[in-house]
Amino acid sequence: MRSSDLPAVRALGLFRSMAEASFEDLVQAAYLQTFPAQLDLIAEGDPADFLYVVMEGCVELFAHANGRETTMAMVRPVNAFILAAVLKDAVYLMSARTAHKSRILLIPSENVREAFARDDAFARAIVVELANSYRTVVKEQKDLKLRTAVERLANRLLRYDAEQGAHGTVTLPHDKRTIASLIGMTPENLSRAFNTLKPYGVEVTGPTVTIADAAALAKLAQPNPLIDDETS
Amino acid sequence: MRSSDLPAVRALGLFRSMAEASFEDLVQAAYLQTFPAQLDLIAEGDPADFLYVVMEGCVELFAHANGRETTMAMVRPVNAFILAAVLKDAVYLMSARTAHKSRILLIPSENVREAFARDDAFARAIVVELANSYRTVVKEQKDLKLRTAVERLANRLLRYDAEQGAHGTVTLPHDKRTIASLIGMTPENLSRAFNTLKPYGVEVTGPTVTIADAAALAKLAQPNPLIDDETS
DNA sequence: CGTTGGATTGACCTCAGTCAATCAGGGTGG
DNA sequence: CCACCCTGATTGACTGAGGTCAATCCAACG
Repeated sequence: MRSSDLPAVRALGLFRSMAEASFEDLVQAAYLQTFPAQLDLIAEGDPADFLYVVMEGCVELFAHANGRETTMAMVRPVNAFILAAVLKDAVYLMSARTAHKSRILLIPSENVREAFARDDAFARAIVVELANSYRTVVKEQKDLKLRTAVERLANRLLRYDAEQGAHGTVTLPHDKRTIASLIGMTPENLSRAFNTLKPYGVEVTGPTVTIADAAALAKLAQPNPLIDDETS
Repeated sequence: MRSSDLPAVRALGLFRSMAEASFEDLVQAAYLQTFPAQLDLIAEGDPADFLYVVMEGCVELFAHANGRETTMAMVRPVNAFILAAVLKDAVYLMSARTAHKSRILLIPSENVREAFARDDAFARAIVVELANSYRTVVKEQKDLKLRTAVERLANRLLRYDAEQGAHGTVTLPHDKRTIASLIGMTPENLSRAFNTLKPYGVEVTGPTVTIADAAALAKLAQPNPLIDDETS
C-alpha cells in the first residue's frame, strides 16, 4: 500500500493503540485498491473475507429482504466497516457498494483475527469500536421506532447543520434517494417531508438546505442527545 | 450473593473464560437482589453505575422519545444487559424495568471496567458479546425497515415455534402488548395482524398460537437467516 | 360478585407507499 | 452549440398500512 496512507490508518481509534509489530503484520497483508462508483464490494450472506477501511470516497451499506432494499449506513473516510462479521468469522449481514469512486483498504479477516488474538491493546480497541457501533445502531432503532418520518428528517437536518458548523446552511451529504432510504422512507415521501418543513423555515435548493429558524425546527424535531448525538 | 448462583453466572459466555481471580473480584463487589414485577431498574440518560445480569425472571428494555415509548428488548435469564454503556462509562441509552419478579445481579461498572483493563481473556469475551449484540440489533433494524408489520409477526411466530421445538404450538413469551411494541406496532394492530394470518393457518387462543401450515406461513413471512437466525 | 388490566373490535383518519407523469440538470454525441 | 438522453427529483392522484379513539369483552383476582 501507499506509505502516505499509513498515518491515516494508524490514526484510527481501532489501530492507534495496537503494537507496531501487529500493525505491520496487518498492513503487510492488506490490499489498497481504488474502485469506481457504484461497484459492489460485498454481498450479505458472503463469508467475511476482509475487513474494509474506507480511505477516500464513500461506501453505502445496504440490505435486502422480502423483495425490498434499504440503505443501512453510509461510511465515510477514514472508517472501517463490517468488523463484527470479521471477528465472528461469520457471514456479512449487509451488502456494500461504493457510492463514489473510492480508495479502500482490504485486510484479510484471518489476519485481523490473529492480531485480535495476539495483541491485547488491539482487542481492547475493538471493544471500544464495537461498543460505539452498537450504541449507534441502538440510537438508529430508537429513531425509527419512536419518530415519524418528518421528525426523523428534521432531526437529521439539525444534525447535518451541527456537523457542518451550525450556519443554518446544510449541504446534503448524499443523494436525496439515499437519504430517504437511510431514514426509512421513499424518495417521494422525502420530497413531501421537505415541503412539510417549509413552514418551519426549511428551504431546499438542490443539495442545499437552509434552516432559517433552527428553534422552530427543533421544537418540531425534539432532538434528543440519546438518539442524535454522535458521541455519548 | 448466593453461592448456588455462581455457576450460572460463571457459565455465561461473558464470564466463562476470565481468570478466577478477576471473577472473584467481580462477584465480591456485586449485589444480588430480588425485585418485584414492574419495577424500574434504570432510566435512559442515567450514568451507567452497574452492569446487570438477569438470573431469574425477565427484564424489559424500553426507550422514550417524542412523547412515545417502545420496547427495545426482553432480557431473559441468564443474560447481561447494558454492557456497552458500562464499558464506555457513558449514560444508558435504554431504560429497564422488571417484567416479572426477578432476581438480578448488579456489578458496579467500575469493577467491570477494572476487570476489562486487567483481564485479557475477559476483554476478548466482551468483544464476542458486543459483536453478537451488534449483529442482533442490525438484524432487528433490517426487520423493521424491510418488512411490513404482518411479515414481522409471521417471522416472529416462526422463530418462537423453532425455539419451542417446532411443534406448531407456540406459547407467546410475553404480553401481547409487549410483543406488539417489540415488533414495532400497536396492540390493536397486532390483534388485526393475527387475524390477517388466520388464512395462513394461524390460530390464537389467549397466549397460545397454533401454526397449522408452517409452509404457508413461511411463504408469506419469507424467513431469512440473515435476520431471523439467533446465531450467524 | 365487582374491579382491573389486557385483548379485541369497530369506526375513523392519517401517514406513508405506489404508480405514473413531469421536470430539471448534466453529460454525450452529432 | 444544441438536441438528446439519462438519472434523480418532484408532483399529483390514489391506495393501503397502520395509528387513534372509544367501546366492549374477558379472565384473573381480590
